[in-house]
Amino acid sequence: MSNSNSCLIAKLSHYTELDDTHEQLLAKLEKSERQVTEREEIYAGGDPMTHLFCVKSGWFYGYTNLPDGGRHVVRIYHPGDIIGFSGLAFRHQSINLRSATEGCLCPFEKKDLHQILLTAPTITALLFTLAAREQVIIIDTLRAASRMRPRARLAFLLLDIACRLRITNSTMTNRFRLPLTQTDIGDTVGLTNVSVSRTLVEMEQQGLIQRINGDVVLLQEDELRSISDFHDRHADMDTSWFPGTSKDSN
Amino acid sequence: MSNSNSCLIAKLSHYTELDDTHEQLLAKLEKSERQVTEREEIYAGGDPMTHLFCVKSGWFYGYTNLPDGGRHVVRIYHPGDIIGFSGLAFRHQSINLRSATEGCLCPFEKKDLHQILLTAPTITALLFTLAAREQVIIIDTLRAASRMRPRARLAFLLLDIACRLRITNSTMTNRFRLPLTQTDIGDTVGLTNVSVSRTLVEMEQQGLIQRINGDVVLLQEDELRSISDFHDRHADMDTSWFPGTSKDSN
DNA sequence: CGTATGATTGAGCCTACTCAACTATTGTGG
DNA sequence: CCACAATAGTTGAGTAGGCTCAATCATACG
Repeated sequence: MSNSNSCLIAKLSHYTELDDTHEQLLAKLEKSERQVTEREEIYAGGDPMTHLFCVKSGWFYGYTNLPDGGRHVVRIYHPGDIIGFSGLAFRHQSINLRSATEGCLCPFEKKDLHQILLTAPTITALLFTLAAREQVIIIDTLRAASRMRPRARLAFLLLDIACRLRITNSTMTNRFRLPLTQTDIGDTVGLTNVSVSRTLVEMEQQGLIQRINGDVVLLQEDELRSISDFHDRHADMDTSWFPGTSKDSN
Repeated sequence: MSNSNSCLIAKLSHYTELDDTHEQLLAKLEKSERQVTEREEIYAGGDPMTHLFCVKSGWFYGYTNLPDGGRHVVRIYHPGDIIGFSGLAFRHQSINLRSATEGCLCPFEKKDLHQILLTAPTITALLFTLAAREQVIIIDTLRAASRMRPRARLAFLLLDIACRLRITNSTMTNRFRLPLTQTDIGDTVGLTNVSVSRTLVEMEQQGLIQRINGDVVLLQEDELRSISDFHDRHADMDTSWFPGTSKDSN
């Protein structure tokens, strides 16, 4: 396997064998790049939905505006993620996309998936699977964000981010940078910035977490999992039904 | 096109041309049937995830139990829906499935998708698209259920159900049967049965809806759309990027 | 040093929840 | 056919948790 610097190939090869043909198909998805600055609006709901994006670097988030003026952050994206699966079905964007930090996106057209669907059923199945997993994670997130206590909501969010970062960075332990404002966090878990602040202070006093500069340290990860009923959806992946050869990996 | 009695074929042919080969592939997914009674538990979270289901008749819903003893209804399923896309990624179920009414399910194995992925890219793209749309609808639902007022939540739910029923029943107007208890409804939109009752009474007094026996009538659909910021995700489907021939239909 | 952004803390309020009683409806067995 | 039980829906009273509004503190940057 050519050890390219592609996040996408790196991420997908976690799950299934990729031969050279596969890698060439995937490399096409990353052929163009777009640099973005901190807090840049990439697209808005209602814009034509022509491209998907592969995240090369930086943090991004998808959000919608609420009728009452509020904001609802649906999903946070990290390097290696594909942005826009959910938009595949429509001609127009259903959410807005914004960068949280500076970073780099690789846009590719919907039609670039043609070739993959036609010639690479294994990758197709894998993309399908990743989309399915994303859906479950979104359900989990919104379950936490809509029906649990503030502490549990924040615990869930922190665990989710930590698990996600660990996929592409296996050296990561329990400390990571969190480049989101408390307002961003609140819009993600359905709280005001005020409640986020109060709750984080409280969690820190209880020794559940620690904050150092912009970093977060998860001190009692088991306890955090317990209070938020967190399931790591990256641990139970099933690739056994794929056509062709496949790894049975996490 | 053979006018079979398959809900699945009926639903999918709304979106793209299906030739005989396609229909045969799809018919395989409905070859076995399982009758279920009212309020029957079909599977539970943690069960092995071996089958998907196609809904032939009846109402079903997917739900999870919350740590505090509550219940969270994630998705309501109607005839023609495929249940379990989100489970494709895992070896075990992540949610529970229960029938709301008596009905009939057609279980098929994950591996039955093999043949489709290998030989029918158009159907693959279509399934992908439907999964993507489901994801957007779930996001919409949970956005409403977590961040809006009770009236807006219920307005959203009623509109969502009405739009969904209209897909397979084009004769339906603004009146439909709602075979869910107020507790079920509350667990779907994040309210207690008490709040559901109060809010429905209020909406009825304001002339927004009417209830006759177990039926609901949407009297001021525009107003309901307005207060819940409802978007009909069935109206903007994009099949233009599919490989092969395709209709550009709703 | 001054400004802007973000985080923290306090006070009061309001909405949806809890608890509880009561009514309506449905189904079942004597 | 009626009486009873079980389930579902309605209504009232009181509570509490997270929101709003507002002031203050912290940090970064020009």
